[in-house]
Amino acid sequence: MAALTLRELAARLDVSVGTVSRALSGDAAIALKTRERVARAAKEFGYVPNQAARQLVSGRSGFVGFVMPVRGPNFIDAYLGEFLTGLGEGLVEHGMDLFIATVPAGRSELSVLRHVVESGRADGVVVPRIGEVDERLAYLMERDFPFVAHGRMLDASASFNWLDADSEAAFGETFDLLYGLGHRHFGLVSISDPMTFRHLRERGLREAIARRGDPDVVLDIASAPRFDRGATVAAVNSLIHAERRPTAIIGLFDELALTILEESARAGLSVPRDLSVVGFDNITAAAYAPPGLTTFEARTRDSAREIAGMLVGVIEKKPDAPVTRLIAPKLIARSSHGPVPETIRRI
Amino acid sequence: MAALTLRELAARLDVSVGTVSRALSGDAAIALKTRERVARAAKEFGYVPNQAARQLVSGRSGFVGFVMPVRGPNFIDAYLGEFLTGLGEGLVEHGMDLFIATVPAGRSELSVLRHVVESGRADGVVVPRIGEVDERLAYLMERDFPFVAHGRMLDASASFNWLDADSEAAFGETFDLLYGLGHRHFGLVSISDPMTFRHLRERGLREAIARRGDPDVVLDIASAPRFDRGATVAAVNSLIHAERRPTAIIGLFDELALTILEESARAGLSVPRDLSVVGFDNITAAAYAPPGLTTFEARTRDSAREIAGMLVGVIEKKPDAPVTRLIAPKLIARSSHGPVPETIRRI
DNA sequence: AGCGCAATTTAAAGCGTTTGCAATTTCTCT
DNA sequence: AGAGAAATTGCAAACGCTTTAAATTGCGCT
Repeated sequence: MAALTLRELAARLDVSVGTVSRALSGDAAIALKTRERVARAAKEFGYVPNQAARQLVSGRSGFVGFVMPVRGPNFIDAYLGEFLTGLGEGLVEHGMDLFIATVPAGRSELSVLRHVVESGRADGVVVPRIGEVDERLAYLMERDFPFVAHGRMLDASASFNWLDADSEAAFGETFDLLYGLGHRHFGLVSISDPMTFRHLRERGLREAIARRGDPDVVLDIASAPRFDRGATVAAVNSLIHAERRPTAIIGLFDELALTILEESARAGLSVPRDLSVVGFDNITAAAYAPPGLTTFEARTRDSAREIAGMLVGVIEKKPDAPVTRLIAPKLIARSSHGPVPETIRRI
Repeated sequence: MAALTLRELAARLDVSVGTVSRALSGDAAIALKTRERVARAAKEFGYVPNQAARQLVSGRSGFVGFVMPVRGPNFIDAYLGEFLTGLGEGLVEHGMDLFIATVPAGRSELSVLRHVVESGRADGVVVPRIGEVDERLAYLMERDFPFVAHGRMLDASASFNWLDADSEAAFGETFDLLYGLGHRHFGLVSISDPMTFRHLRERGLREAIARRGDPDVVLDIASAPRFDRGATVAAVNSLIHAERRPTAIIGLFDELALTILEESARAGLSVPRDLSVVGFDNITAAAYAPPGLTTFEARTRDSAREIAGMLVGVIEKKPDAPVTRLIAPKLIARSSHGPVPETIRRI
């Protein structure tokens, strides 16, 4: 811990502490010659300012906070790695670092968030996965603490900074794509949790259907609690084994779509000959699961990088109008979708 | 930012700052009655200590540092999400948080690590993915800064704290499994980078072969730079299209094994009928890639949680003997391995 | 009532920076 | 050369907390 302090560095240079501090911050009040001399010495002796001290006086920590929920023991969160990578990437461009607080078992995410904010260890926070109404956002807004949300609340009038994938548009695009291939009977495997993206995606689908104005179009929705594998499988099978099976089933996100693929295979259905399947997110497994899942790239990593930039802006400038951004997902057309089956078409 | 300070809280209670500080830390020198009164007030007014100030005097930050390398734009790091989840999980049990510093383009991982350490923002660091000789570890050891490595260096005599998967044993197990199924001609798709795990896994395989003492056993190795997709595909194909093709090809890790599966399919080979394939890591896609990749679960998340505990121990007790731990990977037998092909057996 | 000792509490010194203001040095100009 | 201004640099006060050492209080006893 023999970290070099400013005082020591100043002693070696035979100038005052204040001068060194100013010199290092590039203050023009310090003669250029001195600044250079100080900079050289700092580099030579490997001086790194103590952040705690700096933070104490400046009130800024240089950290952006992120509260990480603990998932079930076997749950692998593909989103997390990608999101954090992007976040780190974006933050480092602005000289900031990332601070991750994990939610211990039995404590609420909000209480941890509150601690992060209140302890002064973060200058702003990123809030992922927004619920339809979200107490975390309510708290942050009331506290007037800088944050950017990845996702929106249901109440579109709530005014805060967010970035979100335009999944509404993507689901409309999915419908149009499949409709163009002759599909009229659609299935959707959804979740029963109150997440805004569920709402938006379902709406995107419904509105695209309405826009088309074709009375023959049918949409069956089966939902299950988000992380409940058994219920998800049951929901998928309720569609697959329905008396009249949809010719195209859409997964609200890839994990669901992959389950559709698995259960279809188990039921002896060939995708896309008998059934078209489309997902959303483009997780790694989507490329490997036969026959290759058609899905949308949500660009999580890019989004996170962008969020980092937005947040830094919010922290520094405190704009009064909220900053918001919609990211257009990109269709990744693989082989799980195709024309409506002949047999059906003939009916 | 109207965060309540200790001074203000003390004023309200009409006691001195020192008393409140002691009371909150549960110092027995403070009368129980006072301690309770202070605790109640702290809770009531929502007092949260300023960590920067606390850190400045205590010298401890409550953070464990992690340096995150930036990967290529499309590289999804399955390891990262899992590792960070486990790390966070383990740290929160000890009341510590995680601090992630990203390596900006053009800067070395070491320089960022040095910054993390020197700036006093971390009480210890976790170092993943150890190279055969690793300058990061050299620096930390010289600096005598608390750390735990996930992985080992080649030089087994280097003495530091580490946790690693016993992939050497796992690769021996793979050999025994396949040998038992009649395979004699093995292929290994490896990397050309100087990572210790490469060395260990190759050695595990070689030693298992030697242990068996069967002169008929042949091992062909094809290597490519780690993140070079094109070279990897070429390496895989050099084995698949060899004059005498191995009957079992092992991937140094799952991404490589999945490439073996893909290229085999492209070459019209049926796995496991014509070729057995085994990987290592059990990434998500391994379960989805047909016919289901046989692999080993490296238990990254558990490992990370354990590492967190080890590191906290090191930070608090500064043991003089290094703490080390080997985690036994667990075979996940799926459908990509099977008995040696009949045609071959007849030769 | 007064003394000694234990039980509490307080005062004050940092921890390593930043920064407003004062002090000093160096110029510029007459 | 000397005055005044401009350019530099130094001093010292925070920032909010922990902790050592000293001060105060309260109690049991004689």
